[in-house]
Amino acid sequence: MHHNKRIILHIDFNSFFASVEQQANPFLRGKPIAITGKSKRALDSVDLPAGIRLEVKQTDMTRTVVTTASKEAKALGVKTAMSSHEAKRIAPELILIPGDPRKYSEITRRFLRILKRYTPLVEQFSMDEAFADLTHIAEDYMGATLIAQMMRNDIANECGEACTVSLGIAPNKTMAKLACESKKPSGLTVIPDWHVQEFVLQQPLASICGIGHRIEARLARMGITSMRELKRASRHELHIAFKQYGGFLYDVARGHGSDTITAQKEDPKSIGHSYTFPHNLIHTTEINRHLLAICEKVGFRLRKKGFYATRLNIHLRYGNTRSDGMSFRFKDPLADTLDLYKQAYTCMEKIRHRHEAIRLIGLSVSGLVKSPPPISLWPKQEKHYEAILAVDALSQRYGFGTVKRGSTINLSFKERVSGWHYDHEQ
DNA sequence: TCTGGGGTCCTAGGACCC
DNA sequence: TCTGGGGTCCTAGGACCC
Repeated sequence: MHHNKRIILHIDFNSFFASVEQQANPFLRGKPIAITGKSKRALDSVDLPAGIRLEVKQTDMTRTVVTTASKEAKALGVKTAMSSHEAKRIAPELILIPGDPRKYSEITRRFLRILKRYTPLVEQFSMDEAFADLTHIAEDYMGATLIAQMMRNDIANECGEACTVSLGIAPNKTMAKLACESKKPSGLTVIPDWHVQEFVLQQPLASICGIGHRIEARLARMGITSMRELKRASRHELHIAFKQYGGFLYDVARGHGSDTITAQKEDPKSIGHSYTFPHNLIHTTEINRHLLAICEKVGFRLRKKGFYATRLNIHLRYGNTRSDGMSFRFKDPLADTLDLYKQAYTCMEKIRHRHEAIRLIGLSVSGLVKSPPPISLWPKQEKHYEAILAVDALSQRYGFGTVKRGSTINLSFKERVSGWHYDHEQ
């Protein structure tokens, strides 16, 4: 521990996606709305170009869940992760809206830009959460409070009145987040260093970011159900039970935690996409088409970020919720959709239980490297890469899914995997 | 009709090398 | 013939977060 206690701010939007939608569409303000995953029509509805609003039909909501509920929806009992059907059942007047990631990214961009006007020491924690180190720009906790309030005003001005935030100020990240969570929505909670040890003892274990259901249950089996009880456990005891994580738990009970702000955005470690089918799939042809569409998505995002993958992970979930996965590493870095597909297909064939209906396919790539594009030996391959880049450019401009492969529209995958098809549905 | 989708980090065991 | 120990890479799987 160092002598100079830091002053860390945590800032978090209230009902982020829902607030952004309410800001964008005045009709939705003051109404119970819930943002869901994308609507599930068929393969060809994946990621509509930005600006196209899908009409929401009940049948579109199969197997989607609520990702964010507006405060009006929360008041009716709608919660995050609830299935859309369940949400609609308990709150019939609920308005369901498919998420629009582009809209949210834009607000995230503005949000971070605002914070960085005050200090470069800003760490993005998720789309709608960030930490900032105010030690050097605030004299003390009073000064930090004023800065936090100024940030809140800026956010309302530049992101929209509907975009309200909660704030927490404490000596480290874990405690700042705890402070922020302790009063929502729109709170501003300060836990100065001289109060943090006392404060944390009054909080439930599960309120700590890092203590989930499993850890809570394991602690309970050890007879630890409160922060006071956790504080009585020795470092050694916790290390035996939780390995590395034991140290974190020991520190938390004393109000300690990391106060290091990682301002530079790190390269992603993995890129993935998974899709739950509206109805379980049993036919190989259909499964393969979807696998290709997923590879297309992952490949596009991989190329957009300028990476090549050296590891692939595939995950299947069956109708009975059993699941199966495998991952493996390959020597030559890949970014091409069809290369990914070849690997993923081989992999899937190895693990797939034929004659068992599939509920979800997930694919992720990791071992990301920034190697240069492979040098093609054949003019045909060069043409192929040109085609990929051209299609990526269209996807970038008009939205993913603007151009699709013939096989991912309605043709059987055989023989047609490399054909491009221009889709005029929009 | 019944729990999505995007990530990160850690651990454990086996293979393999020195 | 018998039996260490350390290190690293690989894969599987589990925990957490939003």
